[in-house]
Amino acid sequence: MHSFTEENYLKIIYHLSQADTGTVQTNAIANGMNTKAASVTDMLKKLADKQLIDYIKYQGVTLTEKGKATAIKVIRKHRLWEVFLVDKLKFRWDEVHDIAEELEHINSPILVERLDDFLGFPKRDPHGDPIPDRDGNFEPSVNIHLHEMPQGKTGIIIGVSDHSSPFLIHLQKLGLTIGVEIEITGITDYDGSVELLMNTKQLNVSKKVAQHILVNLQETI
Amino acid sequence: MHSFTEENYLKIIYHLSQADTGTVQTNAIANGMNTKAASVTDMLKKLADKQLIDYIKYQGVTLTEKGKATAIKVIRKHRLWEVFLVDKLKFRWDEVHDIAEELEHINSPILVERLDDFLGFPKRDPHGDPIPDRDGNFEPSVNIHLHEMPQGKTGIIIGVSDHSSPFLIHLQKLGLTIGVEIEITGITDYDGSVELLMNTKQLNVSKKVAQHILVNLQETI
DNA sequence: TAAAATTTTTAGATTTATCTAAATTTATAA
DNA sequence: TTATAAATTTAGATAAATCTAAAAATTTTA
Ligand SMILES: [Mn+2]
Ligand SMILES: [Mn+2]
Ligand SMILES: [Mn+2]
Ligand SMILES: [Mn+2]
Repeated sequence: MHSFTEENYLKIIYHLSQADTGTVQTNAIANGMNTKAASVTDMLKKLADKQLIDYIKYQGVTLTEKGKATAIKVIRKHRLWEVFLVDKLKFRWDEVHDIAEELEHINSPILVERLDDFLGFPKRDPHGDPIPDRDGNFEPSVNIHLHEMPQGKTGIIIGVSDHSSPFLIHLQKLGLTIGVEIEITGITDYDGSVELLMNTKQLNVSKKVAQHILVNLQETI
Repeated sequence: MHSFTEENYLKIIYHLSQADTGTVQTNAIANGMNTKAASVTDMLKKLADKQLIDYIKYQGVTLTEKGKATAIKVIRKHRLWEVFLVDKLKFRWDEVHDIAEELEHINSPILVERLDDFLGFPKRDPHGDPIPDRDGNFEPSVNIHLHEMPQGKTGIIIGVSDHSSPFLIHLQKLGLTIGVEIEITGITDYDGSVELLMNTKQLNVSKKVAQHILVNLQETI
């Protein structure tokens, strides 16, 4: 089996390799793991020995099939536990990540399958991210800016591309916070502002605001 | 916070100190932890430094109040997770211990309280052992031999005091295995054999058999 | 393309939890 | 009450994951 640390490295490498294609750099991993580049190099040698990554000195790494499957299994557990915490234990969406970060390392394949069943085989976690099935397959999440959303489809706010305080405070006031489900109902010709439905409430936000809200399009329910 | 290893040591020391009163010996801990006496000595120094145990060289150890409270918190989590696995995820009673051994180390006080609530504040785990409440209080379990059980009360088989193969095979045939709930319905005057109800089934076992079955008396439901 | 800046790796330590083998202390028994 | 046995501790190593500082490789810039 793999240590917690190894699993966390594989997960970070997986996420980084999704972000931009190509190899993943040592410094990016160090940043994601909150550790130093030298420590990462040590671990990369170990993961390469175990055939979990392909590693060429100074050239960065890619996950092997085995490494990728391992990373996806951990991500599956993480997201299932998040669903459990929100759906069954009544946690808020913003409280569950750190606990899931621990629960994801519990090592019992049968537990994962039973949990999945208990939760009704959810397709998405509370943040709108897809949950891989037992074979590791999942519908990729489609993250776009709010102003590019097609009308009629619903989406979940998953982040912002402007992290300034004034912007975040504005969003807070509007109620447009991470996890909120929205639907575009129209675009105003005059100023490009976006009309949307938040729960049952009708809202109008400026084009500038819409351009900085990241939305996770819901492919299916 | 305490490492998994430290928590496991505290738990073993707690259980050993319940078994027989007085101090707990190095070798007993080594045996319980599946490790060597030399390793235990190292850890005892560390736990003493942290004020979790009182330790006198060559004289064995006792838990401090702080150490005892920590051990009971771990035991509370262990038993709550076992209830979750059996009640919600449909595991059998004999499948849950090893998974709970991992889950007990998840560190989130609020998670424990939410889980307890979700499960309906159970008083006993699937093996009949008491679950400490959030303050660490619990009704001690009362383990007696089957032939000493008062009539009318129900109990759960928690062990045997004869570990020989012929005896265990005999019990297996009768269905009298660990975790099974039973109730004494009468004692036969003629040979001292015991009549009991197992689920809905009526059984008669010899006095010799009854003397070697350990039962956990259910104080409350 | 050569110098400067950045990234990555190596070298050498540290911390935690182990181990084996040897020394020490305590308990048991002749 | 000494000798023997058992339990416990110390000494010295090892493996995993980390660190800092220095060296090496790569990329960028002028
Ligand atoms: Mn998460
Ligand atoms: Mn994690
Ligand atoms: Mn258990
Ligand atoms: Mn444990």
